[in-house]
Amino acid sequence: MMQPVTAPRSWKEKQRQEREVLILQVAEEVLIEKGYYETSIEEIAARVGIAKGTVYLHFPSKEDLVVAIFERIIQKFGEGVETIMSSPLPARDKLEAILRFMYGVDFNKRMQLLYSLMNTTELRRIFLEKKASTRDMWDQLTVRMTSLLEEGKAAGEFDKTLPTAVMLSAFYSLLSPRIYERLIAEEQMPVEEVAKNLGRLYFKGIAAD
Amino acid sequence: MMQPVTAPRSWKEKQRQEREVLILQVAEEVLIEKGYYETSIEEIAARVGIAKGTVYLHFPSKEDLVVAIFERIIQKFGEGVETIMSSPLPARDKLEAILRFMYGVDFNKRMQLLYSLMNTTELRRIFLEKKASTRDMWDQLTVRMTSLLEEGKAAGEFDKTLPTAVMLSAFYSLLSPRIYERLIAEEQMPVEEVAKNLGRLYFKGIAAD
Amino acid sequence: MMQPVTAPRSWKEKQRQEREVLILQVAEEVLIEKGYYETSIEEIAARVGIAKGTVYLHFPSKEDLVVAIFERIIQKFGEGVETIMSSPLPARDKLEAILRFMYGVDFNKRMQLLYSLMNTTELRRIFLEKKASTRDMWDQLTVRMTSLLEEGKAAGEFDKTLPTAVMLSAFYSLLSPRIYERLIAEEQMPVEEVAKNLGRLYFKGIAAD
Amino acid sequence: MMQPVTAPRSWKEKQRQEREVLILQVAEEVLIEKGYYETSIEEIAARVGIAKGTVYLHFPSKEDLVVAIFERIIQKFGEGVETIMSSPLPARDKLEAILRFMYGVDFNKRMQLLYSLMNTTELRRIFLEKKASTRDMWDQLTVRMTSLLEEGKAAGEFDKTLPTAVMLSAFYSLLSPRIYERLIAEEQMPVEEVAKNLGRLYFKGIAAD
DNA sequence: TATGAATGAGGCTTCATTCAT
DNA sequence: GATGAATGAAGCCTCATTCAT
Repeated sequence: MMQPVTAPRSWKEKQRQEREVLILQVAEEVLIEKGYYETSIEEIAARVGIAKGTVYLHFPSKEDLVVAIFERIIQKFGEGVETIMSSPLPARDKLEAILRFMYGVDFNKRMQLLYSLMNTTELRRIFLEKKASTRDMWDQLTVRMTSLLEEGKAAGEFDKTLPTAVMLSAFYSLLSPRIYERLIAEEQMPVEEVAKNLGRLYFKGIAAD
Repeated sequence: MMQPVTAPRSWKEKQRQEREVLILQVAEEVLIEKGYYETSIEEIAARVGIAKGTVYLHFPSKEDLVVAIFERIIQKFGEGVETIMSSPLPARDKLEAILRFMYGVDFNKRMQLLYSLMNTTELRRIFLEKKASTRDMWDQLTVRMTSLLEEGKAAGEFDKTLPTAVMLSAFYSLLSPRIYERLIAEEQMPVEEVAKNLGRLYFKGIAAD
Repeated sequence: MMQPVTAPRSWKEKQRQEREVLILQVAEEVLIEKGYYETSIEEIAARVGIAKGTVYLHFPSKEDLVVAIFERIIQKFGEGVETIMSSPLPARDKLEAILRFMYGVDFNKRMQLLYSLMNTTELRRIFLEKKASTRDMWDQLTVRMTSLLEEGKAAGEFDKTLPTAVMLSAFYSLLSPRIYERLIAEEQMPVEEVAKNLGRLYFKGIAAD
Repeated sequence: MMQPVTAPRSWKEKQRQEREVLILQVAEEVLIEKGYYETSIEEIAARVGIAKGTVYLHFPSKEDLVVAIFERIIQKFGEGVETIMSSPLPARDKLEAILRFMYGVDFNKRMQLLYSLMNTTELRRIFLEKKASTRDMWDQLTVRMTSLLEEGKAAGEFDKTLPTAVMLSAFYSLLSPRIYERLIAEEQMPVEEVAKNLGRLYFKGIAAD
């Protein structure tokens, strides 16, 4: 008689879930625009069209709201990675697909947000210390990415002498907001162009030979 | 036995300069630890061992203090780059030296700070819009790095088909705090090891062949 | 039995208005007692019995609060003048009524405040430059008073050779806080006595003959 | 062997006196421009060309400095009144001369300052309560002006039914900064014109008939 | 449940005054 | 004396959070 965990029990419950998602979406936008400290609960509520207090019915604090957003992004990222990994492509192609996915429309913005949230001392502490779940999701992702890279090494695609951890960090660093800022916003280079060229550089850099 | 008129004045001036440098150092530390918004002038003053108001004798506002720190870091970075560039090494070796320099002791921390400051919406606006000097220093650095990369391309060292802007961005991204965080802080990998491996990956990635 | 949708809202709104008026009243008192710079938002809040932040729910800044008070006083003054002017009395009687009105209970205090606010460099700038509305209200009042004086001149009541602007300024000057201070506070002269005598002096001074 | 009290004992002392006068003059200017609270000791010192601390060698506090300025203005006013009173003119002519004197060049500014200082709650308290000397000078002036008005009444020049205190207050009020502001600054009316017309109004107002 | 008024801790900044040089 | 660096109290304002309606 188990109900799926996410299934709304009732119309009310459904309403509630929808509103929660709406809050998360709007909050994400505002955070991308303004950053954590410049974002006020007031503004999020106003943009959603609800009262400040209502936000607190869904998230007990600003921190919790941000953690939820963080988890949501990682979740989506994880799902993307999952899908790609279940394909029968060689490791390199998988990684390339992941890179394209991350630079895909409306995801690079999120990656940027994720970055800037992680670079906010206060929040990093929360993500890593207080909220075990966040940490877990992140670790899980790292595990997957790591095994993918090792898979590539085993298959002779990637350079075995390069520590996997370094390869992974370098991969992540390709998503740094600064790249987005410089190449896409300032230099007006098309997103796909950026992804393609960064991919070329990176894969050549980690190639076996 | 008359001393030059500037003698006493320059003693005071020297005191002043030293204190200013001290404030900058301490503020840098605190900013690295806590980030812009979690850092209060009060705390900086307390750590220096002076009163809040004294900080304002040197820097007219919190923003100005941060801008000064920002400029100081870029300045030092610029000087390092300058020294390296004036050597007769091939472009690749110069870049490698720059990478080692940036990962050198007590500089990676600063690069991290620089990154996180630039990722703070409020501050980026200030750096780029209000303070022309900051922007200038930054641009100048970019010009130099760009010409170095082009020099390498011209010498047949680097891949001519890779846009220089992408190569530069990728180079910068190697300094992302996340790399520092993961590899050095978490994985305990020695700094030189990190620099060496990132260098290998990067230079192989941009190599001509 | 349905109440109009606005019913609960207007109850809240009413509460809000009442509180706002209360803040204005208390702030007026404190300003009269202490002047602009010696008055703190903290003290106003404390006297009203609310928290500092609550004041800011009604007025976005100390300046705005004072502007609101200023406008409120001019408004009431304007209304009084309006009422008097719509009567069928000769100009002189109207002016006399206005003088009595201004020296009437709980209005002379306000005139004093108005004066001292206008004599505060910082505030005068705000009233005249920033807040067009304040300026407008003031100008409108001046227009009315001017036309009243000209009416008296035309009717042969007042001295045509005396510039209207001078007559008006002299009239206003009768309200100077110094008069209040000296005659009423120090010499204990009854307010009506003061108003009566100043009126006699003034009207004789501007009389036609 | 008595030295005149004001005679400088030495060159040093003379220097000191001169500097003190300079500070008073500059402070007066700044106060006229900006008002008490917007004027900082720093700015006064800077305009004089000395250090902040030096001001404190002459005046133990900001308040004392302002009191000194206040007294200096009243002193000069008193001297002017004195001179005029010792002439053999009828009371009305003396008063007229006093009015012209007060509206004379570089004195109306001071009268304005005096007014605005007196309208500053904090300062009025100081003038009247703490500094007996200030109060004395003021009272003395009032005594003189009062006796002049009574003299006029006795001579049949002025209206005996008008309380002298009212006449005096009205006279003072003619110097209100607002008049200066409106007629001279805004309406561009020449100072002498203003003085003349106000005088006409006032003297007609208090005339015996 | 939804609201939004109320709270108050906390941070930035100013400036009169002091005091070591 | 003269200086100006240092102090720190005090004030304005913001905003996450609470809670009565």
